Amino acid sequence: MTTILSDLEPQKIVHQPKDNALLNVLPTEVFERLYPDLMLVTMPLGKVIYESGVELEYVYFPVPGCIVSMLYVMTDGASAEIAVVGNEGILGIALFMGGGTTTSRALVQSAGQAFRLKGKILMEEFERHGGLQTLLLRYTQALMTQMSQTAVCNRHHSLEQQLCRWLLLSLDRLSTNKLTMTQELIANMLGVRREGVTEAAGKLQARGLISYSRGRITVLDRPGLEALVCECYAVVKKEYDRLLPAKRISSAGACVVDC
Amino acid sequence: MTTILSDLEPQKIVHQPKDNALLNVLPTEVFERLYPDLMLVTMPLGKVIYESGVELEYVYFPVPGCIVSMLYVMTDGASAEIAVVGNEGILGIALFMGGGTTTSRALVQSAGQAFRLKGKILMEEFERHGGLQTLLLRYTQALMTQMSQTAVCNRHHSLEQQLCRWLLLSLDRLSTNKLTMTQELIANMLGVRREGVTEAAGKLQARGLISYSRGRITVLDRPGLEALVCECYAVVKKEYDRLLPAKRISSAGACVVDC
DNA sequence: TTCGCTGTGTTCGTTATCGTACATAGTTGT
DNA sequence: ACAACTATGTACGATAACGAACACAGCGAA
Repeated sequence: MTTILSDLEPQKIVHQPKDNALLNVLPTEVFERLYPDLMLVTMPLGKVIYESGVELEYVYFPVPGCIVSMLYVMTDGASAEIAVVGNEGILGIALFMGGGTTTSRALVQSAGQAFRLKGKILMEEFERHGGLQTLLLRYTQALMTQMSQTAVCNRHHSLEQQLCRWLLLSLDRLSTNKLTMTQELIANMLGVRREGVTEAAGKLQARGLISYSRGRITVLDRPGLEALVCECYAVVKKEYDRLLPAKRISSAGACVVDC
Repeated sequence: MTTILSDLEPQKIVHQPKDNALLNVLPTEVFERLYPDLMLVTMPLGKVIYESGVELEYVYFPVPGCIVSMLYVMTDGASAEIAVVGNEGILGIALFMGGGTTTSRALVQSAGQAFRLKGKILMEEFERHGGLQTLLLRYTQALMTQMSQTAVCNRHHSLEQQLCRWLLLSLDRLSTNKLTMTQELIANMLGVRREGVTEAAGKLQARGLISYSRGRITVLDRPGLEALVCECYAVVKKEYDRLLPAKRISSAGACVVDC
């Protein structure tokens, strides 16, 4: 396995596959089959991992610090984030779901690293219908919950609450409390104006919940954010915890039925 | 197989399993295994098919005319539609995805009928890893596209455009151009005020695209609606067509890889 | 040091939608 | 025919977010 360190990664930590939650809970036997084909790659900020309608060649298992947004870009150029994927998940579910492509773009929102795997290798393992399949389908259901709740949140909640949700979702996928992220970028993700983000972020800063300057956001008071955020955050978080237990899950297919 | 006719169904058509698009494209061999356990049931308007967090016992394959909304209900009672399921799909994907429950409620939005199947029977077939699994996973991906696009639409498009999208999605799942649906109900689905729907529907009626009175909506000019609707409708429709071809798909697992 | 770029702050008029309140018109049951 | 109810219509101020324009501030490069 080749290890490539990113210039953008300040701490120069050499990540292990187990840093990705899905790889971590795979049955040992499955993990060992995939291990030789896992390759650590850098994920620079702004890189398009896959584009709407383009066939996927690889899947990616991000490690903490790397966050990838799935966003839909409209014909007029406006965009909206559908879901976010970090070290709790995998990029490229369209592969095993059967479509091969999605209508959304995957864009690196926070630079970091990910373990890359050839789609073909993943599919071979998926088709053994063991622990990997069970796990990936459960992950996909969690992702669907995130998408649903994004729709609900877009409909009903204020920009300020959505920003809180977005910050908390990001924080959960990082190893620090500092985000490297301009307001412009956040606005693109949330599908709102940059000025709107400035105003909402200003309010959060005034309350002492965050501090930021020129693309560097530090979360100072996470409980404070959690007090302000809408229920959408907790709904999604709870569903991830339910569907993807931190401990290893059974590789028996029967688990699908009785869980 | 027992046939129960709904009092609400005006035409008294006896539906066949093949009226559901998924059942229709199953490999013959698979279909014949499921056939004895399919039961036609009525789906009255307003019935809750499954509730957030409650374990599913059955899955349902609606036939044309029956439409079920998946909606999220917030703690304050406000709601928003996540996706809609008709004769193109199946209700109860949480069963085979492994979660067993979802965070949304499934509510009959247009009365009709559906073929009901015990979850256990579906799972036995799913775990044969043949045509049914391939098909259901592809359907799930299409459903995810619908959810995503709902999020995008909620973010960026006007109520009038969303109403057009909603009408077209409904129309696609009906066998007529008449919907039985009050503006109040539509408002709950779209997560907006009833007055807003009145206004938007009034505009559509003024343009001669629809006519309505007291819960009966007739679409007079479908191309007119399609000219007015945002891109979200077409994106979803195209993805359903791509993922779920009308003709029977291969039962070979390999299809998952090369499609 | 100075320039120029990028990121943030601010303002102002506009618009869509909201919340509330109430009016009117079909429809149903007696 | 009448009452009661349900569905739709309308109006009005409030509000959140928009679009556009511009000011300013930090920071790196020449």
